[in-house]
Amino acid sequence: MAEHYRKHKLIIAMCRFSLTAMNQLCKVCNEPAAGYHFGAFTCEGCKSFFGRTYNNLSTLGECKNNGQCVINKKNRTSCKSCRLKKCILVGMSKSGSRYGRRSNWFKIHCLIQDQAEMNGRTVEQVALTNGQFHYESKNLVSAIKSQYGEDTTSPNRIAQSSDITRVLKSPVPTNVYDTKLLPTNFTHLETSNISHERKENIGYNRLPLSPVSPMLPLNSSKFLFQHGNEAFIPKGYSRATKLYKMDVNHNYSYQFLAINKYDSSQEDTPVVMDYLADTQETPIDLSVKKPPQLPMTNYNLCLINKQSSRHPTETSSIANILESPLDLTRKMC
Amino acid sequence: MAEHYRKHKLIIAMCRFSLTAMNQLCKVCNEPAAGYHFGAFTCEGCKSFFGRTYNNLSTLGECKNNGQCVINKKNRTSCKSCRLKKCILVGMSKSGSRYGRRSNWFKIHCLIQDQAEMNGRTVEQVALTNGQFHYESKNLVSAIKSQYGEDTTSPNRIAQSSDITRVLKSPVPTNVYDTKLLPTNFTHLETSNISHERKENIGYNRLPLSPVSPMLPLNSSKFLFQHGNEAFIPKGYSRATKLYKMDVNHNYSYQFLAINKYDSSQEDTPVVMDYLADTQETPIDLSVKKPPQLPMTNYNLCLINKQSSRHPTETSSIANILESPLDLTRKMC
DNA sequence: CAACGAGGTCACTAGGTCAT
DNA sequence: ATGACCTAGTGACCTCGTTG
Ligand SMILES: [Zn+2]
Ligand SMILES: [Zn+2]
Ligand SMILES: [Zn+2]
Ligand SMILES: [Zn+2]
Repeated sequence: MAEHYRKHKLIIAMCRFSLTAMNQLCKVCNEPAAGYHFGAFTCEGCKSFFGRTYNNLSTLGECKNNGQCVINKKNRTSCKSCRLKKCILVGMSKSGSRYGRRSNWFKIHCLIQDQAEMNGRTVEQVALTNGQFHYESKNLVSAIKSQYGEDTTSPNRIAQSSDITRVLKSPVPTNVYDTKLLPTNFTHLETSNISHERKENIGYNRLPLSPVSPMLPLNSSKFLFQHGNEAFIPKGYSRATKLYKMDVNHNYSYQFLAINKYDSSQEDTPVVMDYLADTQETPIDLSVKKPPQLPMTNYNLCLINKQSSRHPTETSSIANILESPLDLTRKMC
Repeated sequence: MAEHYRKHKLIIAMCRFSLTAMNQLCKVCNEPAAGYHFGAFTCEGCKSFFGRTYNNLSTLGECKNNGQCVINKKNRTSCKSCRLKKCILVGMSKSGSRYGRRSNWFKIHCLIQDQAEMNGRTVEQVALTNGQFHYESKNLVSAIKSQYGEDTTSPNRIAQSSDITRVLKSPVPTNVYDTKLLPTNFTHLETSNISHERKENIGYNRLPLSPVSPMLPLNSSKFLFQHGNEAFIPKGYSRATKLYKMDVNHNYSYQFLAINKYDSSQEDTPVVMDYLADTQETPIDLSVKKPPQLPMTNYNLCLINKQSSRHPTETSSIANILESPLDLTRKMC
C-alpha cells in the first residue's frame, strides 16, 4: 500500500511539467504538436492555418486531386482544401477551444496511454503498475458482487455488475464535426451525427470505468463509485478536487469531492471521502475521443479496448502487470 | 444478523449520498461550481475572472453583440463585458460574503430559502430544482417504511414529509449589485433595487430544514440513530464527530459520537458504533448577521459594507462612504 | 482542528506579429 | 500565405488565514 502511494506522489510531481513535453503529434499533419488548439492537438502551422481560414473560407481554392490528398508535414501547404478538411475531420472547431492548464488527471492519462502504445500493453496494465487502480474494472465488479450480492429487486440496492456492464455495452455516437464548416464546404462528409458538443480527439478512450482524478488512486474494491459514498485519497490532498466519470455515451463528466475525515497521524494511509454528486453530469470540456462500438461481454470488462482476443483465464497478463512501472523521469523537457 | 446489517448499510449509504449532493453549478456559466466565491457559487474560471477584472475594468473591452451575449461554459471567454455583467447580476461582489464563513450547506440553504420566498414556492420545490434532493424526504421515508414497516405510533417514528413542510416567512430582499461596478460601467442595469437591504441583514435563525454539514445526515427522518444505541458508519470514520438532531421546535442540537467498536479485519463492512450523548445538547447557532435598526438607503448599503469589513470602529465620512469598497489586491497596472 | 474562501502561481491557449 | 514567436489572458491547483 505504501508502495503504491510513493509511486503516486511521483506522478503528481511530474504533473507540474508542461503537457507540450509529451510526444503528442499534430492530428492533421503528424508534426510534433505545439498544444491543443481549437479542439485538437496540432502544430503551430495547422493551428494558424485553421484560425486564418475559418474566417476566410473564400480563399480556400479547389483541390486538384479530387479531394483525395493525404495531408502530412511535407505537403500540408499544397492543398488548402484538403488541409481544412482534415482539420474538420480531426475535430477542430472554433467552439472547441479550451483555456488554462490541463488537469493532472488528463496528463496522467496522456502518459499512460503513451506508455501503453509504446510497449504494446493495455492501458490497464500500465495503469496498474503505476497505482492507477481505477483503470481496472473487473475487481470493482466482483467486489460489488460479493459485497452486495445480485439483489436486483430492492430499489435501494447498491450498483450491480449488470449496471456496470450496461454502461460498457452502451452504443457510442460517432464523430462530431464543426457545424459551420461542414455544410458549406464539405457536404460529402457524413453529417447525420453533427452536434454542437465537441469531443476531443485524443485517444484516451479506453477507460472502462470511472477515470478518477489522479489525486485519487482509487482502490476500486472500496470505491462504491456509482452510488458514491466513499473514495480514497492520499494523505496531503486536503482540498476539494474532482472525480471523473464516464456516462453511457462515453462522455466524461466530473464531480467535486470534499474531505470528511483526515487522520494526520496516519502517514501513508488513504483518507476516506465523500463525493458530491453532480446531477447535471456536465460533460467535460476537454473530453476525449469516443471508443469504437464493440460487442461486450461480462468477461472482457477489463479488456474493453483490445478487441478481447484474450481468454479470461489467461495468466500471462500477470507477468505484464508486474513489469517495471513508468519511468517518470524521462522526456521532461 | 448479517442481513440486518446489510439493510442498515444500504440505507445509511443512501442517506449519505443524498445529503452529500451539493450539486451547485456556476451561477455565471453553469459549469460545476468550485465553491462560494465573491458572493455566489461559481466555477474556478469565473472566480478568477471576477477577481482579475474587478481591479482592471479598463481592459474589459466592448461587447460586439450589443451586450446581449448569453454566457455559458463554451463562450464565457469570448465576451468579457457580458461575462462581468453576468457576474454582477448573480450577485458577485468584493464587499464581503453575506453569510460569513458558514458551511456551504448553510449557504445553499439560505439561497434556497430566499428563492422560495421570492418566487412564492415552497422550500422543497426550490430545493429539488437546485439539486438538493435531501430536502425531499418522501422517497426516503417510503424506502425506510418498506424496510422496517410503518410504525407511526412510536415516538421515535420516522418523520413524515408534512413535518418538514413548514416554512418560516421573513422579509425578502431583492437584488443587490456591487456598488463599485454599477454606476460607472453598467448604468443600463436596473438599479432601483439597490436601496434594499442586503441579504446579510436577513435573519436565518429559524431555519425549517437542516443546513448542516454533509457528514451529518441530519433530518430526523433519515436518522437511524433514534432507534437505539447503535449507528452504522462506513469504515474509516474513526474520529469523533458530531451528530445533529432537530427537535419538534426545529431547534438543532448536536451530540458527539465516539467509536466503541472497530473491526479492522472487516475491510469493507460498516462499523457498528455506540454514540455517546453530550449532556449539554448545545443548540446550534443558525443566525446570520443581525438586521439593522435603520431603514436602508443607498448610503446605508455602502455603510454596511464598511461595517462588515475589518475596521468596524472607523467613522466614515460621506466621501468615504461613497467610495468603492477597498480592494488593493491584484493590481494589474 | 476541520472547513473553506481569497489570493497567488503558472501551465496553458487564442490571436497577433513579422521574417521567410 | 506560412509558421515561429510573442502577449494577454485563462483556469486548475495550491497556500494561507479565518472561523466556528
Ligand atoms: Zn500540423
Ligand atoms: Zn487536395
Ligand atoms: Zn463559471
Ligand atoms: Zn457580449
